[in-house]
Amino acid sequence: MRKPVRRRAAALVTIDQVAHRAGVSLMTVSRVTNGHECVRERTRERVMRAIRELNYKPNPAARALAAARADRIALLYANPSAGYLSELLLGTLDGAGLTGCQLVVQKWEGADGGGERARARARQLARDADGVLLPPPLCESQPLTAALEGVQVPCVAIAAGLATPGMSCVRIDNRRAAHDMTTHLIRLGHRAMGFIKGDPNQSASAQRFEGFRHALADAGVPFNEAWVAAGDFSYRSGLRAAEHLLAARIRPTAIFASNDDMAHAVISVAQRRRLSVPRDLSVAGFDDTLMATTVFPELTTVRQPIAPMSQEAIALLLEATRRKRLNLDAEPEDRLFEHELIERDSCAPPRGASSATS
Amino acid sequence: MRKPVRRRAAALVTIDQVAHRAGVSLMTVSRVTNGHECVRERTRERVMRAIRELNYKPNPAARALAAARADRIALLYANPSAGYLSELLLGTLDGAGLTGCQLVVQKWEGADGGGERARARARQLARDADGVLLPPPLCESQPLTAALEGVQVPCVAIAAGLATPGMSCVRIDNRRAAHDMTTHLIRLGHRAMGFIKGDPNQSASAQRFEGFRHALADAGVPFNEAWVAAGDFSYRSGLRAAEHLLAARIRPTAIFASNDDMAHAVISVAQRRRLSVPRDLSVAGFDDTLMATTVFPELTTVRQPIAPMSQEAIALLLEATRRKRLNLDAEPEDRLFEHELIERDSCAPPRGASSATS
DNA sequence: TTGTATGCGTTATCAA
DNA sequence: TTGATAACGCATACAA
Repeated sequence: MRKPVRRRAAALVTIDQVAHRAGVSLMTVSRVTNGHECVRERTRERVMRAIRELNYKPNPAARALAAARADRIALLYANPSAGYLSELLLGTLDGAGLTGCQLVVQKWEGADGGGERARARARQLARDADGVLLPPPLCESQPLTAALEGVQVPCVAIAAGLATPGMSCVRIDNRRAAHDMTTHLIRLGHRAMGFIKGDPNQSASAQRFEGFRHALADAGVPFNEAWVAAGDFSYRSGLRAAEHLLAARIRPTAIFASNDDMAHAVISVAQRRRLSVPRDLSVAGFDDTLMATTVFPELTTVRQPIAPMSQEAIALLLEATRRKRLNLDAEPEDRLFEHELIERDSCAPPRGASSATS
Repeated sequence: MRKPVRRRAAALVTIDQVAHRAGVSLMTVSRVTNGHECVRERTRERVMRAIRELNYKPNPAARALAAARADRIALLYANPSAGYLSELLLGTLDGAGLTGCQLVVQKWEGADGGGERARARARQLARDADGVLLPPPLCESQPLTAALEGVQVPCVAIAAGLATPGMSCVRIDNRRAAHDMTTHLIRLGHRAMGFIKGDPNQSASAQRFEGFRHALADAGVPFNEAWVAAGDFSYRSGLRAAEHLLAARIRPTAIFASNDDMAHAVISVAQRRRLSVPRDLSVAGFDDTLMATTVFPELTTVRQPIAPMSQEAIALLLEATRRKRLNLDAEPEDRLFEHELIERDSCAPPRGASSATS
């Protein structure tokens, strides 16, 4: 008889310890962490408490081995602004690392092609991954969501404008965020404020615009249709919009662009016209992507907490995955996160104005 | 006595099957896949053959569980052009998925701060990951590589210009790639060719410039110092460079920028000056990042096969990790990949020229 | 140099 | 509703 050899430093909390502490068998703990229904409520609570107290995290490797399947979640993207994509990638990568699940990233093209092609892709996707993360604009693509629905893959929309019916969603309050930024500009002393809208196909665009208008109204600042330009979130559209706004007979003293890419474009155009930012023109963006600190001057912008949002999205997805495996149906959740106003150097009081009103 | 219950469809090839086929014990197979030295050469070969024949892939989950550690490799980045970063992320994510290893992405700031801070970060990094992937410009940052060397973490440089001594490297032949692109432009009929250099701190910059000059010389096209502008790979620097080049008394008919960001800037400036790309000016980039197809017209550029390169880099890193664990020393490898010329719409024959010479 | 016997942390199966 | 136990596929310690 040889003596048993311990191979771990026993540093990690395992399921046995939780079971012991909760006074149940380890199988019961397993059932709880996997969301099985057939556990008495009181038992479940005891287990949950033990889990919290010990700060137990299931070991992903052991799970994958025993269950013969790793948690794989797919991140789809399309029309990527590189800045937004890398932000998203960074965030989801973090989240995936925390939960020990695999991230599969795929470009979704031809969502507009619709029909059979989309369904075929969706079937493939259902084989490749247990859940799908949908950033804009994909979360609002009817053919895609229909195809995904068809193959029964759990989805969660991330950073959408509105919650897509039947799909979980993780987002910020775009309307309020735009309201906050606009109010900030007004406080700086701006009265002549321009706005560049985002892609009209994304609900977030309308919300941001709404926030802008309401903030003006709330502050009693007149709204001027001539200072609103259309855009689609791309740098190029920002260029056009900026040309338009800066050619106005009376120039706005500040321009709030619906995302950082377009804000960047505004700065470019302004500089070409020998306008100094922020002395002659304040520029505000939205998203706080990498670019915000790459351009000069650095952008004042609205930060979406992409990393925490991604983590929540992944957690939601994993949860949905488990429930689906047990043939339970899941209620779509709608999680709202707090945005943050990031003040950098692209905004200042307008020329000749003595700063604040408030 | 209960009968054994099989829980898998037995679809996967396991180490036992390989062992059986090779006529050895499973331990020997394990030794081979982990690169232990103490396996007779003939035995190793037999095992390798069995592995190939069965197409055996070790199960990452089982590995991680048994060894109490997942393969974790860190990807460091700094000064990220968002386009390049997302390209890199996409590529390494693919590679990581294939090998079942975890990707940890971190921003490295204050590499220039040097000294103690860098060493502290490096120590932390050594705890977080078994290997580090170093894209430019980090692979050429002396303080960083020194700090990493200090904590004995295996590193591999990806897409560097030159192989850093003592470090494995995965790259393309920048000089030849630039030569090819320049030759392509010459074949289109261009004789007045501008060039925008990259960051002088990165060796790839000099190589690309060299390729440009040599291609001119090889084709007997005169080189004009006035048509060369400095840059640092950023969009902003590209803007300045383009202004400079397009203000020249005699304008170049084509501009070859050392990366896509700067090429994008050239297009912006050209359009602002009412020059049509490619009718009045051809513009070529380098890297084939996402942006290349986002701008209008789409960029003719040089493609670095980032995804395969990342995979190779990860493989190299994992190999080095294993060897290090066994206290074997690893020879640095230098892997060269083939670039590809991507012809899109930003280049055309110059005005009034009848296309080709060749 | 190679092989034997466990152990890793979890889930699936089956019985209570 | 809960529990006991056998996989899961591989690596480590130790023996041969």
